[in-house]
Amino acid sequence: MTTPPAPRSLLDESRLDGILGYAMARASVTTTRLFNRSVGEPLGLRPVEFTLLQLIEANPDTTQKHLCELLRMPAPQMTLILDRLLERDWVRRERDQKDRRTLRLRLTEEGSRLAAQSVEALRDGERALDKLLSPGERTLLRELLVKIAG
Amino acid sequence: MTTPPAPRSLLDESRLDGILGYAMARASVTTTRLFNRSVGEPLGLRPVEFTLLQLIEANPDTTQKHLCELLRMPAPQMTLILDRLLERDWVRRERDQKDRRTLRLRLTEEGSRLAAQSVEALRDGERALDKLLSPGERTLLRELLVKIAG
DNA sequence: TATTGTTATACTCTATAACTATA
DNA sequence: TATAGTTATAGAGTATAACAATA
Repeated sequence: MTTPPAPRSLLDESRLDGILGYAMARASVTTTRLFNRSVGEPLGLRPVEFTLLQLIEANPDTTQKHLCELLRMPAPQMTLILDRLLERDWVRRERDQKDRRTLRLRLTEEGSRLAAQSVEALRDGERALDKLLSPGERTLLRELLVKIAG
Repeated sequence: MTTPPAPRSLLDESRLDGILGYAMARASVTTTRLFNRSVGEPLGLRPVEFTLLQLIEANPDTTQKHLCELLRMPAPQMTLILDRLLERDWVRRERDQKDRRTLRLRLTEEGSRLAAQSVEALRDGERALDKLLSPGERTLLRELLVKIAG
């Protein structure tokens, strides 16, 4: 005798059981909320701004094109987001001297500090997931997500 | 002697390695693209419209409030989405006779057909993931996502 | 001609406040 | 006074076309 799984809500979601995109969308509500509480609201950063700070910090002199490709983001959007980061003096854009079409990106000192502070805050915030996942489950989840990421 | 993992891109993402929200965001690019190709573009459905069709089909006479709670969506957004589904004659809204504040939702016959057709199309579309995940991995991934979904 | 990036624009998504009607 | 839902509105996210500068 097996008992049916306890429903997570009053509504029957079983038609969507096999749909991975639905499970992803439901789960990302949780990770988005954790981001907003630990980084978004206290530090005034949006998810994509946070991500760009980390990527530019780890990849000094990268170009907007490379970032667009990695994040699958259209170039005009990247321009606008970087405009905001420049305005707040967290990022510098400099022309490449050999190919004057490309712009190379670096964090300012303040941007660098914010990158470190925000990633630390998010690591702290995501510790709330320890109540839901064991360390092994969390590692496994990350590995499975990496497998399906483009 | 171990070899370092092959980079997925030319950019170093290691600062974001421990961040589950980042892995979620990257992976959802893939599932979103699969949705758009198999359901969004051919059937003219947005993700949330697809989801509502499935949930209303499985839960006839449910209310907007219940759907908002499950999907953690503000009520005004639900109103607008349902307006579009009503306009296309896929959903009916009827006043509850006992509590005339609440509206009870049902699919029309055409809505019901579309719900079945679209969920089948998405199951087909998500078979592309079989190249990236084994059946066991896929089941595991879904279970781990359900654990962190609010 | 092709590439990097910008400007302009439009459409969708999300969140909030103020409102109507029922209870 | 509280609840279900709507209207109005604004801000953020996303996509595309047309453009400028450089190669």
